[in-house]
Amino acid sequence: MIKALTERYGTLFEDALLEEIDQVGLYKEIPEGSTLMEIGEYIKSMPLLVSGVIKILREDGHGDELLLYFLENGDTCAMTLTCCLGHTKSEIRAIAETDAALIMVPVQKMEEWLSKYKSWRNFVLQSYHNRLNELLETVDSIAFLKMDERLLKYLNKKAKVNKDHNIYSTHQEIAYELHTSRVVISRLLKKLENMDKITLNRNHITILNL
Amino acid sequence: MIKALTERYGTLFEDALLEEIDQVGLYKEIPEGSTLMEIGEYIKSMPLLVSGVIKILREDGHGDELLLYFLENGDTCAMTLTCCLGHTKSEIRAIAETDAALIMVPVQKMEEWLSKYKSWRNFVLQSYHNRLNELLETVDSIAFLKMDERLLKYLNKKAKVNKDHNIYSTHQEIAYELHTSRVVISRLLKKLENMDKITLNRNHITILNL
DNA sequence: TAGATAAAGTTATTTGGTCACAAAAGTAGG
DNA sequence: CCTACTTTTGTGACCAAATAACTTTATCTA
Repeated sequence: MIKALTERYGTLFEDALLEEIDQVGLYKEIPEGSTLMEIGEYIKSMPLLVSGVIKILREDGHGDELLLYFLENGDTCAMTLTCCLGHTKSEIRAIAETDAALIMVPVQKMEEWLSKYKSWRNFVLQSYHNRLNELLETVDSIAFLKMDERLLKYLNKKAKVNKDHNIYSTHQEIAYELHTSRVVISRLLKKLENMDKITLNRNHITILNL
Repeated sequence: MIKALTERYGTLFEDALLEEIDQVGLYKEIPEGSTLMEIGEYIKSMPLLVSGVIKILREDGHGDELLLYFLENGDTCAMTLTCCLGHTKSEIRAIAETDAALIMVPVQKMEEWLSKYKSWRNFVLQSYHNRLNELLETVDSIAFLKMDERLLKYLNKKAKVNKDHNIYSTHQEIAYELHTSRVVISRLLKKLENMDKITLNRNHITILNL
C-alpha cells in the first residue's frame, strides 16, 4: 500500500500524515461493476481513490436513476465526507466504473486529522469544492441541455474516464444513467451514427469524432 | 453588530472567535431584491447571514435561469466559501429574497480561522454539507419530478421562507426560477386554482391548502 | 439447431412545452 | 374619469420529445 499511497498522495500530504494513513488505512481492490456504497447505508470508513474510476448515482423513490458524476484518480467522495462528519446515511450509490484501488480510512481518524494536519484540511475542503462544482455541472446539464446534448456529453465523459473510444454499454444502461427511456437513446444514437460521429454495435458504441 | 452576532452565532462559536469576527467583520443591511453576488465576480469577503433570506440562482450562457436553493438565517454560502478558498469566480448569483442583514468577513481571516478555531472548522464543513444536500435535492426535483410537482414544491418553499401564505410574484418570474415557460406555469396554476389549492390574483398567489 | 433471452428498431399515441394572439388589469397623462 | 399604453394572464393551434406496445435481430445455450 505504501507505494500506491506515496505515488498518489505523496506530494499532497505531509510525511507524518502519510505515515498515519499507512498505519490505519486498509488497501482494497475492487472489480468493475461492484457496489462500493448503497443509498441509506452508514459509512464507517472513508475511501481514498488510488486508481480507477467510480461513478456516483442518485436514485429517487421509484427506482429511477441518475448519474451525478465520476470520481477519478486522487479524488475522494465528498458525499462520504458528509456522511462521516455528519454521521448520516449515504444519499448516493457508488459503483466501480472500472477496476479500482482504494485506501480505506476509519472515520474517527479523519476527524482527528482535520485539526492535526493542514494538508488534510485542504484536501477535504478541496474535495467539497470539487464535488460542488461537479454537482453544479450536473444541474446545468439536466436543466439547460436537451437530451441530444446531454448524450453527447455523456459519451465523451464516458470515453474519457475509460480512456477508450469504445463504450461497452447497452442503450438501456445509458438511458438509466441519463434518466430517460431506451427508445429516446436509441433514436438519438442512430442520429449520431447517421452523422458519422459514432458507429453502433450490439453492446458497444465506437466514438469516431465528437 | 455584536448583538446580532452573539444572538445568531453565540452558541456556535468560541468567545475568542466571536471577538475576532466583531473586530474585522462588517455589518451590512441589504434590501429585498438587491443582488449580493453576480456570476463571474471575484469574492473578497464572506457573508454570514444574520437575518433574512437569500436566493441562489444558476444561469447558463443564454440567460436562462434556475433557482438552486434558499439560504436562511444562520447559513452561509458554501459557494462563496468555494470561491474564497479556491480564489475562483462566483458560479452563482445571489439575490436578497427578503430584507437581510449580513456580517461580511475578509477572506484571509477565514483561512486563518480554519486552523485556529475548531468551531469555525465545523461551521465551514457543516455549510458544505448543507449545500451539497440542498443541491442534491435540487437535482432530484429537476430530474425526477414533473413540472406540476416542482411548482407545488416551489410554492411551498417560497411561502415557508417568506412566512406568508401569499406569494407576490408574476407567473413569468416563477417560470424563470423553475426554468420553464410562462404559459406552462399559468396553465398549471390555473389547474391548482380549480382544485381549490390556491387562489390567483394579479401579481399575487394565495396558498389555501397544499 | 431450436428455443430462450437480451438488445435494438419501429410505429402510434400521449404529453408537455412553444408560438402567436386575445383579453383583462393596472398605470399615467390629459 | 376617460383614453392610450403597459403589464400580466388566458387560450387554442401546433410541434417535438417521451412512452408504450410490438417486431426484428443478435446471442447464448441446451
